[in-house]
Amino acid sequence: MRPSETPIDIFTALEGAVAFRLFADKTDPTLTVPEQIAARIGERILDGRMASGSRIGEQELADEFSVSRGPIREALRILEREGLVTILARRGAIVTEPSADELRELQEIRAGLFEIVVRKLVTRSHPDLLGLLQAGTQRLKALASMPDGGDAYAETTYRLLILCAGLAGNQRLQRMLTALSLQTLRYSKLGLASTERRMRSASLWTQATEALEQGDVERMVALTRQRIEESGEEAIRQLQRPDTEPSA
Amino acid sequence: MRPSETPIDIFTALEGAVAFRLFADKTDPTLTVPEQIAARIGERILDGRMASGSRIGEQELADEFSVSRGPIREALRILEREGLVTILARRGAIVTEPSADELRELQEIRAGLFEIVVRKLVTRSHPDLLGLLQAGTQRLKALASMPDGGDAYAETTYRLLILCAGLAGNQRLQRMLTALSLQTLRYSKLGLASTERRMRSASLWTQATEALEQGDVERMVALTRQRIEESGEEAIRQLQRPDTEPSA
DNA sequence: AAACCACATATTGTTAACAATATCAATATC
DNA sequence: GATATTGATATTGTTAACAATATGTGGTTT
Repeated sequence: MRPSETPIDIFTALEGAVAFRLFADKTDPTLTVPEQIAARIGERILDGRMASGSRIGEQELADEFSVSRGPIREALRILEREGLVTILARRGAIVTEPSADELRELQEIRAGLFEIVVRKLVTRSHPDLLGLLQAGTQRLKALASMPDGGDAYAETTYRLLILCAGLAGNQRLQRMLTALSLQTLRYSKLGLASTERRMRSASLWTQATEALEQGDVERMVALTRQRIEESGEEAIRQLQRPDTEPSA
Repeated sequence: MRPSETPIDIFTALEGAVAFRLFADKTDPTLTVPEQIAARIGERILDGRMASGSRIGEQELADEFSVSRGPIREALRILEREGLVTILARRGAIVTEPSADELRELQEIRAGLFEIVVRKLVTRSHPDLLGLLQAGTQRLKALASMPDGGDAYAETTYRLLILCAGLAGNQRLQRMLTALSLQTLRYSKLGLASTERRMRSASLWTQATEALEQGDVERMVALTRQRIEESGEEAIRQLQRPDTEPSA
């Protein structure tokens, strides 16, 4: 949540469960009560315990977390800002369930924002960048061939993306990409469910890393864009198959 | 606020005072009470009645709007999401006052997002687009030469930008650009305070429109990016002159 | 004089009751 | 049989009091 305040090892940050916010400690005492509650609800949404489109009652959550409805409302507002929850006036909150069109919109923006990141990365050439990308792609390659590695693979690409965004040195850009990627994460897991798609994705990551080593900005931009577009379209295809539900 | 629900004439939308949200009706009964209050507070921030960095007391606003602190807190959360207000945990809300670095971050993102818009506009070629740009640039040219036309000019570029974003057909992108541009509006007024800068800006708008007519995407992208960068840097220069304050 | 501490004050955070609104089932109407 | 209407129920929206926290002032110590 406060990436600049708590220095972390970006390489070890590639591992572990995906939190509501990357690097966020749910029990961090500096977090307010609504923030902690939002983090815990957010993780249920991300790991599928709360299904897309399901209704969220304020009283129910208030009882569970042993607080009154006030802090729950604030937590829901936080989650709304992150895009994980949709609040309808006087009709309560539901777990956000973007349509295929909305997912396309999200991917379009994500691709555009990450292009800014890539161009900045090449210009700034942070000393950790190449090492991070090499460690990341290596890990991705390992996860690509594992059966049922879809979730872990998608989460690693998410982390890798955010960590790269951090090295680009625009905090607001990183926050925006984090929020947008969090919204697409549940769906990109679908798009990366097959070994073939993961191999393809890992190949594009590897090629992009090579392009960076060669200082070929345009190639890296193009490869990155293609990767995001391909996985997005595949996720949407999977989503539109009526028997498949984004459960995890 | 809900651009798709209320069809409006995009050409007449170029005029009028800048609202907290473009096209938002403060008295719209479908808006919740906190939304209406947020709109009214937001306009005070935009027109300078509430100065950057000034503290916002909950009780004071509650008394003024004749509601309790609950709805005020919700309104402040809405404004925080829009970026006009910064909420510090247990320390209240202040009118956001981005640093020069943060303004640069904002401009960088705005330029990147508007590049997506421009590329989509060229691909989609909406029938109203050219007319809108021609009407807009004509109006900008008129405002450029007027003395003290800085505020009106900046507001018109803001409107023109948002209207273009609307024609690009990505609602989320339009919302994001609206929020980001709202945050930079107070400062871009500074950067467009001189007739020279306005003439330069209007010239770049005109050239970009011509590039569109000729179907020269890359040229339009480059001109747009340059315009945003130039006015952003000028705003930051003005901001850093210690005697100047962003009051309007 | 500068730094520190205690205390009074003001402000934000939380709670529980109340009000307004939406939801849903049963009934009536076309 | 499909659509409207009514009323009971559940849920969200709002309020005012209370609790916890921050802020500022005066005095004390070094």
